[in-house]
Amino acid sequence: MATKTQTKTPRTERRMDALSKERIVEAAIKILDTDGESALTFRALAARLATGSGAIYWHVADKSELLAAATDEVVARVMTGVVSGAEPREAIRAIALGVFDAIDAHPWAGAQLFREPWRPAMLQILEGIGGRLRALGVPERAQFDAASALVNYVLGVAGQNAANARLVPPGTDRATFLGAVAARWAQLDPSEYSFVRQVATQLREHDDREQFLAGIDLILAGIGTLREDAR
Amino acid sequence: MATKTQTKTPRTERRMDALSKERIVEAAIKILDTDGESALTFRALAARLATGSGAIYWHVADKSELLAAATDEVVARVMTGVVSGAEPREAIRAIALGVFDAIDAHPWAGAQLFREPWRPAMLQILEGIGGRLRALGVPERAQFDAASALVNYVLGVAGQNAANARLVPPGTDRATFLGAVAARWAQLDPSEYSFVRQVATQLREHDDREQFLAGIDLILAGIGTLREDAR
DNA sequence: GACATGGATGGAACGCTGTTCCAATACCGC
DNA sequence: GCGGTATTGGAACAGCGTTCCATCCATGTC
Repeated sequence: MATKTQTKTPRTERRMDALSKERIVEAAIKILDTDGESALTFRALAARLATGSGAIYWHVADKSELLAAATDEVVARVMTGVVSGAEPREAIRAIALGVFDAIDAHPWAGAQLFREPWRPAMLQILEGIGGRLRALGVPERAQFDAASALVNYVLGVAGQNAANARLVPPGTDRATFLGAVAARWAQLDPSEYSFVRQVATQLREHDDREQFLAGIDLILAGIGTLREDAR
Repeated sequence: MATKTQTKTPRTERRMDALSKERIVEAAIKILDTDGESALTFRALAARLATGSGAIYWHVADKSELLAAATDEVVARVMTGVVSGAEPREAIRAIALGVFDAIDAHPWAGAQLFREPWRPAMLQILEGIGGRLRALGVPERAQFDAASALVNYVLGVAGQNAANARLVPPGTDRATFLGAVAARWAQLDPSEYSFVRQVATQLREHDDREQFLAGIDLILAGIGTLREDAR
């Protein structure tokens, strides 16, 4: 319940192995990355940090905050690396790809992006994309809708990736997984699911990353049509 | 572990109050709608059905399947109501709005849409949108990407709505919630989050449903640019 | 009409979780 | 040194999904 009270900045380090929110989040990210979302328990975390579960609560309010902080961390790493001088269109693609790759590397973060819309992770993505839309010359009235469309698309793909990662057994690779999904789709009733069946044949050889980028370009093309008829 | 073995179709009903997957899913939906996602426990479900938690497992494999089945149910209700003869563009808007409204009414389903991509809920949405894209004359090579973009956008908004519903305290209305988010956004550092701050002022009076539709139109406009340069 | 069979039921029990609580410890200003 | 506060570690608690199993009862057979 009681959270860190931050009295005075201690001039000397407490201990070499002192707990801190940073160290806890770092350990959590490692557990999440290596053993998956379900492996992150306060007991496992306490064991890795060689402490008791109660001690963690001095630095972190609850598990929800821990997951949110871990997500903020991996997203922030990506957003700081985005080039700032680039052409707006390219910058948006770079931001989107950065988030995509971050979720690809840390699938557990995908589901967490949906959390509170005032968390740094979400804010940085929205600001990064929205700022570039402004630079692109999108009419001010349309900027909010356009940014919302891009962000929601990115979130959708992120959530999808997170879900897929949860589905793929740790050993198998993604080609096998896609093959399994394609096989299921191919078995559907042709009269009811003709489009899904058609797409199933393309599913095996498609590249997630390229398709994601194609979606971004599609939305950017749609945004491009706004410039002329400034309605 | 053992699931229903479906020996012979019983010619007479077992009992008036016999358990069945349909009745269980129906009860689960009611609990989810009235008391939220966290209120759905096997104990609460058993109490509502006047049985024991063990009996439910005869009809439903586990909680994950129960949630998926409940989601399939609410999505199916929406998809069957979509007009079939309409102009493709309008049909896509109708499907998207149907899903949006369904998630608005049953926010818990939003997060569930990300589950296995071979569940009826996802398949029906993909087929409904993809089929209309074909009718729209989108080049076959681009149909998969275009459908993926639209579906992922819908999923993103759905997930966002689900998250927001989890955040809003049961009593308050959405205007109050939006106001609270806007207030937080307005307090951000202007040099770092100028776009988010600008958008915060529009957040209060914006309409989620309209903005969602604007996003759909944006993507459709982008898809429209594909027709000419059939590359 | 009695009987055996097996699908269906309900509730106790298990292992695990997030979280709380609290005695014990480590540290710092004096 | 000492006293008090910040921090720690682990036991305890309530609640969860799930499993297990003794019991029930509708049905087909004789």
